[in-house]
Amino acid sequence: MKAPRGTQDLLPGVTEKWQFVEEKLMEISRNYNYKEIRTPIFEHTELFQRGVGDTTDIVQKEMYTFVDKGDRSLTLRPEGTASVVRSFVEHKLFGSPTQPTKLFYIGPMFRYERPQQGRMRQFVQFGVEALGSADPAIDAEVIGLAMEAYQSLGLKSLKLVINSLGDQTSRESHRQALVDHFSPYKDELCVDCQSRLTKNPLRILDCKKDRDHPAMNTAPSILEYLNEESEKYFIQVQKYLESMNIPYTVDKNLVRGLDYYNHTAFEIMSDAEGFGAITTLSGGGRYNGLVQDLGGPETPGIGFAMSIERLLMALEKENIQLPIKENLDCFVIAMGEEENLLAVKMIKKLREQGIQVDKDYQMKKMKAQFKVADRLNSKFVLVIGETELENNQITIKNMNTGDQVTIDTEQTVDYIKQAIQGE
RNA sequence: GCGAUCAUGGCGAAGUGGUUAACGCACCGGAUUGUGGUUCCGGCACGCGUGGGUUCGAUCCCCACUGGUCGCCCCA
Repeated sequence: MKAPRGTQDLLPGVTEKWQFVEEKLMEISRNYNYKEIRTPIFEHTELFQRGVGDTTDIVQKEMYTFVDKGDRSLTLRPEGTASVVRSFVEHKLFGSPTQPTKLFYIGPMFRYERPQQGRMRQFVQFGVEALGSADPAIDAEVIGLAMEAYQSLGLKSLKLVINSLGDQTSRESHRQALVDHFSPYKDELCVDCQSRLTKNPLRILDCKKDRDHPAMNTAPSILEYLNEESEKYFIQVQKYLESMNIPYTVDKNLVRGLDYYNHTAFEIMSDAEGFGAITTLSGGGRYNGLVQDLGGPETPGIGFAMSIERLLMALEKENIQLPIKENLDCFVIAMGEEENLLAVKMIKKLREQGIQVDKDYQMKKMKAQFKVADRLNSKFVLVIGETELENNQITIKNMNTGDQVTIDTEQTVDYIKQAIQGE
């Protein structure tokens, strides 16, 4: 048996990295005053159809959808925002006296795709949503949080790209302009773009196939169609970013794949060597109509999501070592039955003091047990043999220096405690 | 969904249509009695992704399936 395609087991040796990264992300979230929310891993299919959008690739071809025994159509969540907003509406979090509602989540997402490096069918996203504020400063806060998350782990090769998709009015006039612009060339565009022309002309700008088509360069930019309010908003966001000293570039062709975005859209990419085709580390944006679409009151919102897999990939590409403790405080070696009884008692006492202790359970000989202690990178080895038992003593060997002392059993815990603290 | 490529022990990796499937790492045991990281000696795949087929005979040939990797699409 193998794990299903596009899924992976995280084994000891890498789970430590995940724990470290996840703890870091939670710590940063706390500093920014975002609270954790945990929503179900599956939702009614309709939530994503309405929330993410029927025309998106995610809904059209990437959802893990199934019918349960009660004939309900359910879907393994392909992203986090729709669920968070659903929960926000369902529990009327908009009624809370403290607004905006600042939430973060971390958990598995599912998309049916061809797997490759940095793209799994089950993957983990950390994301943040700020609901209830239309202040451009919060756009900058959310972007800043994402950037800080990467930087705090030591990443350097980062590229922040932002754009504005404008508000509803701006988008509509731009949409019309795009249709007018591309229609004469319809037959020259790829099949996908031909259908995008009617469904979602904005996405044509994103097309890799038609990238070199002459009409591409002259296509109307959304930035030219931003109404006064949208443009002002976008400029404000940039001012805040500059004030926070966060470098960015504006890419007028940045179009996000989900329907709910408007105004601010952004992506963070990695410049690191050898990253392959997939370089987007995280993406997000503003979604002012979404809460209402999902049955809530008119509420602005902004958020982003990042893939932990890709974050870890980026760390590897930049050769960043996470400070993970890879040793054991103490390994206890006991020789006979009586000795083992004493060993077990000592181990319990040591562990109660928060000391990390292990012993052999394979009936190995002393020599082999020392090898194990060495492999576990144990700082100390306690030897309880015949002689020690007789004298009510324990031999303690410092594995780094090779020094060895024999002391009374009663003093052992204190001795180890001090030795470890004194490091 | 499309294209390319690959699939040998815990890991890395050679190899051939036919008696014992290299090698390296790891692991296990030993080099005199209770002490590690070095060295030396020895051990370690009735098995070559799964299922069919061709053949006197296949790990090496053919087909299907499954999975990995890379690219396209798209994204996180």
